[in-house]
Amino acid sequence: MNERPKIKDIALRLGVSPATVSRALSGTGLVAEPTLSRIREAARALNYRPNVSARNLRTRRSMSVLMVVRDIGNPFYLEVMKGVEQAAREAGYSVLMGNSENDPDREAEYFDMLRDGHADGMILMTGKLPGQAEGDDTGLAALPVVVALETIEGSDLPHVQIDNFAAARDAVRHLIGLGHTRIAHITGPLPEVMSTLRRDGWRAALAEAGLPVPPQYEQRGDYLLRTAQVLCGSLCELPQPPTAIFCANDEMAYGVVHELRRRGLDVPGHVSVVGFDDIYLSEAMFPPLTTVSQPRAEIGRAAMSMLLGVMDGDTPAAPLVMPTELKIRGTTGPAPNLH
Amino acid sequence: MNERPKIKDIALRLGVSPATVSRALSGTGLVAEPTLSRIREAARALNYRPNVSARNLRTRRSMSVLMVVRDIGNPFYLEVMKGVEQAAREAGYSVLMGNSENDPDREAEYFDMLRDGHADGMILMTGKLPGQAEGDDTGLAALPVVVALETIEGSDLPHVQIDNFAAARDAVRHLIGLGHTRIAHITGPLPEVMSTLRRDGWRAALAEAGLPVPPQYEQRGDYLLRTAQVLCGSLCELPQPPTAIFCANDEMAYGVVHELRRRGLDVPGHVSVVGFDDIYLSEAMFPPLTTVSQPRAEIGRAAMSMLLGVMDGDTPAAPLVMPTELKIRGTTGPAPNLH
DNA sequence: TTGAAAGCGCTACCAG
DNA sequence: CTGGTAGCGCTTTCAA
Repeated sequence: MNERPKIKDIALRLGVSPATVSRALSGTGLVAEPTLSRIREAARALNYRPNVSARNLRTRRSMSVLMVVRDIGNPFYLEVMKGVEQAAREAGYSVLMGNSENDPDREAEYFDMLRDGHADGMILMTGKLPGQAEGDDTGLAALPVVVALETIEGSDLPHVQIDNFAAARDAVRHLIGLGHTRIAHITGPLPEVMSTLRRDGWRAALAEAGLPVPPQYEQRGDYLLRTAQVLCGSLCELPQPPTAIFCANDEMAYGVVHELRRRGLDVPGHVSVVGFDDIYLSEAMFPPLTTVSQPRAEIGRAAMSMLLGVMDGDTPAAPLVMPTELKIRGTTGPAPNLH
Repeated sequence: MNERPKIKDIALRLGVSPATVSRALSGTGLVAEPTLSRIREAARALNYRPNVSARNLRTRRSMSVLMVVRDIGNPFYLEVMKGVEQAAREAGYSVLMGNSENDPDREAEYFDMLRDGHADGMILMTGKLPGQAEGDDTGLAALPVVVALETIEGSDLPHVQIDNFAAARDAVRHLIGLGHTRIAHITGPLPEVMSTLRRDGWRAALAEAGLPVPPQYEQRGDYLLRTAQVLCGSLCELPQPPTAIFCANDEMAYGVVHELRRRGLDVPGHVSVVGFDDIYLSEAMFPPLTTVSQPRAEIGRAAMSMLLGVMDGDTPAAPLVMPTELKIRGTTGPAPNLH
């Protein structure tokens, strides 16, 4: 009575076999009605809970998935994690948290966890693959892994993401539409794919509008606020400072706005600023940040759905591209008169 | 060669017993040196990885812990999660993510996961306990659970947190020190313990300074930005509007600053604002937010350490109170001359 | 529709 | 120090 009941206990108590109890409780397998209810009732009465380890060992599945991000301290992932967690729960999966910290060894460890049976599948939000240099992709592609948000070069793992190029291009088009002709860009950490795509989108928009792309207008950032502040400073001290700055993420946009203010420049009066990601409270900034919004929760959910498919051995999932939206808020305005 | 090797395979290959292999690989148990290296080498050669489910079943531990938060979308938890994850990793544990969404049923589910052997212990960051009304605490206290950040009334579960009362009081003292005499407070969702403590800290500071505590100066919030904006509006329209507003969290402080600005009031020229939590990018606000900073990552690490102790059956851990720090930044300044 | 029995892969006990 | 061996608790054939 005090010990944890096992399936055998309830079988004994009811005079049926463990097999029947198992079938009744797991819902699978036909069990006659009278027996079924009796078993269910007894299980409830004894407060029976199946032992997951035993079940996992037998079924060779853990019913959990691994979600690996580059930096768990980055609020950017919050909504995505929320989406993943939600979809996982609905499908009966638990979510294991992985934090790669951009460390290849750590990433390799997480792959090992997959092989160990720690998790049945993995959602990767890091830009790299361990041992990728060895062209080991075929081996990896066989694992139930879905890539979200990031792009992994030279890999054809199923993935769900946004069109970073188009989103960046559209953001810059918005600035051009406001009459800006001097539009600078603070990139993410090049040569990462995501940063490159956003940068190329900026370039493309300028090019199609016949605007020059002076090299000094492309400042190489790293997604961090402080760096962006410094780079913004350099931009301001150019002989022809930009009237608009497009940042590869919101955090850098915050830094830029801060720095501009510090220099007594008005946003958007003197300089317009556009971010990317629409992180938590971006709209609560003052002025609210104009930025590219990604459907993060949906991306998380979609990634999890895709992973469920992959784990079911479905045919290789087609890459999914989710729509983005340019949120035009308070940090962008008409280009100032330059003379 | 293509199949996943098991312990038996490597035992056969080397002509030793599975038991020896197990001992050699798990580090425990003495194994003679020549054998040891041979086994290790063979394991590496075969790319052997132990099956976690089997191990878990046998050892009756899952080597993972469950971390349950109220709302995984809230950036407030980020650093704490990071701390937990770090400490867990170092101790060889994985972290399972739980999101209670303030739903008692969900919370109960997570407790069940503990009993199921899904996890060996749990770090709870929700303010409630399932079935607590039934006075079931003795049963729960027996489970390896550590409460972090939150306080659970009528429970003596081990916990690590901050002194919300003192931190709030000190924040308000800071405002009083700046000459403010009309200091309002926007509370969290009362009657939750944390909100109450912060509110009481505010009251205590006013009382000890001999300042009045007009009931209209206590506005009941819910930690949300929008609500705080509205409440700030009410405050502004009082016949005697406050010259300082202490908010129970940063998000509400953002809302307040926003609303004040919208009304053409200067922060901190006309009104000073203090937040609580020091969330991500609070210092990047303009002006940077004066707020109470909690050592969130340390809290996470401490909670995990404490949990490790509890899981080891250590004597009930003493509650741990971590220090807070009032970060005096740009949203607080001398009280304006009221006449 | 139910029961018997064979493991899943590992660890830990008990002998030697 | 090493080997034999008995399970951990569950699911799932295979027969009845």
